[in-house]
Amino acid sequence: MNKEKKNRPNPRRDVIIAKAAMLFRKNGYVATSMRDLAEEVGVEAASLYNHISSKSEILQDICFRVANKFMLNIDEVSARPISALEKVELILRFHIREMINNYEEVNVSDREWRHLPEPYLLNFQNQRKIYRQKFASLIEEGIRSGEINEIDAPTAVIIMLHAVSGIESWHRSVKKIDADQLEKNMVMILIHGLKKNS
Amino acid sequence: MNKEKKNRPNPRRDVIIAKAAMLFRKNGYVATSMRDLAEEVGVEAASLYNHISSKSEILQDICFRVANKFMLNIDEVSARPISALEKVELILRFHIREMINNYEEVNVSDREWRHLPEPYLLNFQNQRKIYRQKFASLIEEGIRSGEINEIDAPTAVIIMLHAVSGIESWHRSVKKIDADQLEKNMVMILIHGLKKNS
DNA sequence: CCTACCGATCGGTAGG
DNA sequence: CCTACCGATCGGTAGG
Repeated sequence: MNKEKKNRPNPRRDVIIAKAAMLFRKNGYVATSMRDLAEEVGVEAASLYNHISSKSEILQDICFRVANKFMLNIDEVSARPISALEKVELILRFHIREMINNYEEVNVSDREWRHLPEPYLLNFQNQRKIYRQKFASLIEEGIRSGEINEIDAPTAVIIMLHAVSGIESWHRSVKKIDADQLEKNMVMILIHGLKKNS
Repeated sequence: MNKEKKNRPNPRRDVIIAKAAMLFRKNGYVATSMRDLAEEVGVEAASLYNHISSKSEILQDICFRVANKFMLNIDEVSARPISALEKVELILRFHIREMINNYEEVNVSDREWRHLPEPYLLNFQNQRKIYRQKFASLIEEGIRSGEINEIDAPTAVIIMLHAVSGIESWHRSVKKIDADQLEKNMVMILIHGLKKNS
């Protein structure tokens, strides 16, 4: 008897969550019904409940998987023997690549977390806060060492995180430039600014 | 007999739309019911329909008022006898101030436009596209004149617009820095970049 | 995995 | 501006 449902691989469940992420991103969590999702998966709505226990459980799965991935990355990058500015740039690049390669789930996590039920909402908001504080600390370290301009670190964090979330517009549109070019441009603008140094 | 309902001042209607903007921003358009809105206004749900014809009409009002304001601004700024980089900076500052002073409606317009019914959705998306093209043209002008780094202009537009939308996080949090400081910091980071010129 | 169904809530209308 | 109400749809369950 398997007690740990969560750790057992369940391909059907993964399909449901992947389809849900796609619908949640496109139409929003609230506007997506379990019947919409069932149709996408190819079953009746009632059958979904053999694999998931509620609609909000799907949202929890998506939001926390994304949050954990980013948290692991910032800790891994922070531990490296490189300068603070290099760390900030690496984290920025990680955000850009995740937004491109995993954009359904990352966008859902970014935009739909407000609909998490308690106590998950509070938990998610806390993780978010901790992540931003870690990011801000790296920027402050860079300011102290003279690599980074003397700006308000929390404001810089907000700009970095939200600028990257704009990639959704790029992903949906006709991609005139490729992913590598996009990453290069974003890093250029955010790290070096718009203005040319004369 | 007044045929033009739209142009007649209607303070009650304005209150309804302001309360709706606040609820739509906080909980999302779909998750806000007409009963929630009625309670906020202090009437029964049915009474709202004496002032508005549908829930989606409220969303239309908010989205297009915001879109028109930004469009007017970019045209006004573009016509000025100043450099392209100065124009870009002025537009950026306008976005920041609107996000701070009018943040309920601007945020609703930014995040909930997807729920506009056709043909308004298509109309809104077109206006959005035109706005971004105008913005991108100014950046390209700045690149040609040598004021702005050689980056992909549409990518720069996406970064500018989305970075500013992050102000919502600032607005909701304990405001450790004031609005002027926030504007100064955002312009610094986006125009001059994170990296200090050594 | 399905059929059949539940109570709750939705946007909106009729009529006064 | 209200009471009373409509059909549609929601998330979810029972039972097989």
